[in-house]
Amino acid sequence: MIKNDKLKNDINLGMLIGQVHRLSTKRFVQNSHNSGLDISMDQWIVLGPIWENDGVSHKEISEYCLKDKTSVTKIIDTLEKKNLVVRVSDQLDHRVKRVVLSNKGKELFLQAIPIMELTRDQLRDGITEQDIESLRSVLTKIYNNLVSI
Amino acid sequence: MIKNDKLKNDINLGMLIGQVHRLSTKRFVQNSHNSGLDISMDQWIVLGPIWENDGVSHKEISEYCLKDKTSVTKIIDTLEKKNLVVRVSDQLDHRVKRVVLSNKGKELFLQAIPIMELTRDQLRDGITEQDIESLRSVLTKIYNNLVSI
DNA sequence: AATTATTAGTTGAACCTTCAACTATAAATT
DNA sequence: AATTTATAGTTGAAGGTTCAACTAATAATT
Repeated sequence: MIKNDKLKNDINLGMLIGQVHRLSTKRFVQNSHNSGLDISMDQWIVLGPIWENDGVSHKEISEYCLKDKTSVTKIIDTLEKKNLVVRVSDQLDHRVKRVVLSNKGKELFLQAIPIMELTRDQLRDGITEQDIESLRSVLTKIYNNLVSI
Repeated sequence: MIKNDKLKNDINLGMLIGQVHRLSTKRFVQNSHNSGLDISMDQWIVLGPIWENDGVSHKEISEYCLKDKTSVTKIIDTLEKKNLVVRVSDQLDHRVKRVVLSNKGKELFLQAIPIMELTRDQLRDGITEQDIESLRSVLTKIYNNLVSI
């Protein structure tokens, strides 16, 4: 009944993006689990900027990870519950919370790096670097269309 | 501290896919809301195959939408709660639930089509058809890498 | 025919996302 | 200095996702 084939293609493209997103995170979690690690994709993503810049604020994490502040709050809640990070109030600006890695957090991050690399290789199997760059380029264009307004 | 630039790029690519996915669904919901419609991206996606093939089963919806059966169950729960669809047990195979659109559901779907088209145009602004086809092609390759196993 | 295995769908728990409303603090205005 | 405005982060509710465990019904084996 959908006469508009373009519309159908759009639906499919949207579903494809969603499915690739879901399957990638699922694969990462499965690979982690197979190596005895307990970490989700989003926890890994949020740990990244903390690893690179210990004491980074929620706002900075939010900008770096392209995640909503509420999501960041809740992911850090879980990370803190798992004793991987600690929140510390900024001395000068008491609104700001700085997030610091625990030793357990550092250890987990190091162990997760090869899992990430494995997952990347599985995703990219048989796909050229040009394809990846093209993917990044088009996604960036769409991203820019979406963030401006 | 991440010496491996490739790793960092992968993280960013993953975050980009996630963010494009989140922003697209968000934009669709905003556009719907601005037109007085109450429908989420996932509800729209699930309504699609029901619209095209009234009485489609959960399993078929699941395959078409590339969604987990649990997700389908819960999205149809909400659709049913909103009186947009009705579940009917299959006469021959009593395990199968067939999903049928209500008049309200048909009406909503028709009203949502232009919203989808608007959202598509916003996403694709300034992006060539070649770019979109290239995006679809690379995503399909990644998808195939992820489903096989 | 009786047992076993498979399939379709559901449930509950844990996590992530968005929204709207909220607290607390800092910055800007008057 | 006092009021207003803006910023950083939190909370609660509703929806979506995954997993594992479950029910109910069909299909396959013995």
